[in-house]
Amino acid sequence: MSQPIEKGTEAKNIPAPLAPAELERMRHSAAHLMAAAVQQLWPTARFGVGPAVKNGFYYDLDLPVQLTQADLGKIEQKMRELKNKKLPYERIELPVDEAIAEMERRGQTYKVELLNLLKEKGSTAVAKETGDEDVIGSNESGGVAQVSFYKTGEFLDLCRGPHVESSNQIAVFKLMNIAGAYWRGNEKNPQLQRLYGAVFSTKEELDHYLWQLEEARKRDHRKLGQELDIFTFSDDVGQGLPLWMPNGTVIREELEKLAKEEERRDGYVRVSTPHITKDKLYYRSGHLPYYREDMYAPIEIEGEEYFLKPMNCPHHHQLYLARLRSYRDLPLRMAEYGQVYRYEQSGALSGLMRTRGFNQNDAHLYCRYDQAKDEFLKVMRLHARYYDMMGIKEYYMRFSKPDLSKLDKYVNEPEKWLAAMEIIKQAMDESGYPYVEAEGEAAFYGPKIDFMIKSVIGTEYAISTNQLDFVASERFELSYKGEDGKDHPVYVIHRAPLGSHERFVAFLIEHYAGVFPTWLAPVQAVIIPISDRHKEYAHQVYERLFSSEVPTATGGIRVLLDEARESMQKKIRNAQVKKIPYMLIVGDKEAEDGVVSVRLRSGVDLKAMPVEELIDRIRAEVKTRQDIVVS
RNA sequence: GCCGACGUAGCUUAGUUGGUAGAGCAGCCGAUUCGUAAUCGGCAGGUCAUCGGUUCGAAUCCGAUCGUCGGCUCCA
Repeated sequence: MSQPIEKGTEAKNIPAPLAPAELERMRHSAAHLMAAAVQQLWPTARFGVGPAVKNGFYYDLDLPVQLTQADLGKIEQKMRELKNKKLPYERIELPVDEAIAEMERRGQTYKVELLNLLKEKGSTAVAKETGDEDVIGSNESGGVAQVSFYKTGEFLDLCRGPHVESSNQIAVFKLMNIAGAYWRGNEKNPQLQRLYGAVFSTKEELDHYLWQLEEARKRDHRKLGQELDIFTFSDDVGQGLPLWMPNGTVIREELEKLAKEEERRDGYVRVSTPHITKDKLYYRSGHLPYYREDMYAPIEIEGEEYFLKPMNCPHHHQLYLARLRSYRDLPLRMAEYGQVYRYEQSGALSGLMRTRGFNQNDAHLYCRYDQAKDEFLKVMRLHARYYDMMGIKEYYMRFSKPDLSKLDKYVNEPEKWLAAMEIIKQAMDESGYPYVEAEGEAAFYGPKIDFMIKSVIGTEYAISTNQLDFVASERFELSYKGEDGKDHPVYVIHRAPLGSHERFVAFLIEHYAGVFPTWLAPVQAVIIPISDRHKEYAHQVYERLFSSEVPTATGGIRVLLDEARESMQKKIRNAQVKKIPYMLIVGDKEAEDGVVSVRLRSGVDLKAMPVEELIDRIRAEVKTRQDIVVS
């Protein structure tokens, strides 16, 4: 049975879960070491917070200068100097008022602010704030009287600790990058310079981490997406609005075919809805007041306002309402790969990972209350089927709960929240999949789970979201006639296991490093005639492959014939660069024997093979969506 | 949206302290007809993101706009 493994965490800043406590202590101490170095270089520096994070630490700084890459080297050098002095990390406890006076004397206004919070509230935590490690433990609701500091050389920092004893215990570090960050995570506050550093206990680990970063760069879907002609953007079309090239469109179609097959098996029906809708619908759904700023401005037609749809749910609800529903109709599962538009902040956009227009693997399940747990569980199992198929070995669920003290942000119905959360919890426990819990992350209308998945190089992504919605049934009067002849409300489950095409394809590109399994490969086979005299035979081979019965989304094997006047070696190279699964060499020997010589992109030579055998092989890979592994 | 960096042919990029652009790959043409990751030669392609300013002169300096990237914030 699974247990929550972490609470209230944000994916990006999770302290490395497997790191021993000493490593985290070392990272935190490295943050102080860096701050000490910065203080020596810029004595007027003011300090924000500087916690340990995954792979290292950061420190938020208010400096008189804008740091450049060159400054990182300078700071790093100073850090080494200080490290080698074997500075002790000295713990000092002070009454809070004395602490405030001391920090005021040093001009550390941010620390003073934190101390005042500690004095008044006993905590510096702000809602959803992460990485604030300078909190002194206090379970009382009131303020704290005593706070602790750590002194490293001349640098004195408000800090709970713990720390290493001496600076030379900080093993290997490297300053990574500079970024902007708002003080206390609030965009109304001043922006500080955040310096990230990596810290590991051995050089090998640091090197491995740097290698991982390098590998991630190589796999970046924006780079591969361009090299493999999967998608593009156009300034003239607009920010965040991807254009899918033919290769990318193939991948979308294969994913959509997969979704249709799996959803059919799970009893879904398919629907289609329009891209624009009157404002009225979104007032009714309750989205407009919450999300108006995140929607494209309305189009006015004949005195009415039409919005580009930011989600499909209200439309599906209209379909639900189009006729009277009986308990016999439930669960009703409506699926649609729905195109939606959201006006995301420009700075949030990132390749296909974050776009303003995207196509969701959406569905809404309408069910009786007593069916909700099983339906939710079934959705979880569907996720797992997809992940197994794609070789995604590591995944867990993030259970997003509301912050019930903030009912302006969430629908104010505490009992319903609790009931819905209980259903999800039961389903999670029954599923056996691991999960974490996150407070204050729920949708405004209900709790949700996100599946967090890890690509083969360990990059973590939140791809899909599943929500249990108890609000829609009231807002839209979604009900059914029960056996008792009375109307009953339904639960609505929102789910999108494959997320959006945009984000999922971005994930797959990085996960596979562009080496797509045969069923997803935009081009599955290329025929390479050795010289002009083999073209006729090559055409025969092409015809047989092209017209073979293979159940791809595009209606047959995706095969090309490379007739360019290039050397065979060059054509092989071109196919390798494009990561095409099968290279079929045809020359004199093949033409004579009526076979093809098969080279895999792995470099493996399968030698000569009858064309029919090759077709059977590709058919098997497409049908099972698993590549046949050759060692 | 905010802070910072960046923006040279389809792609990757060179271009000293300002003196109106060079290359590789891709493309096209020609020769080569090749046995498992690049045959050779030629041609063409850039209003240096856009607009404005400073200057005798701007890819180089300044400003605005658009876009990209690293973060922050956000993510129904």
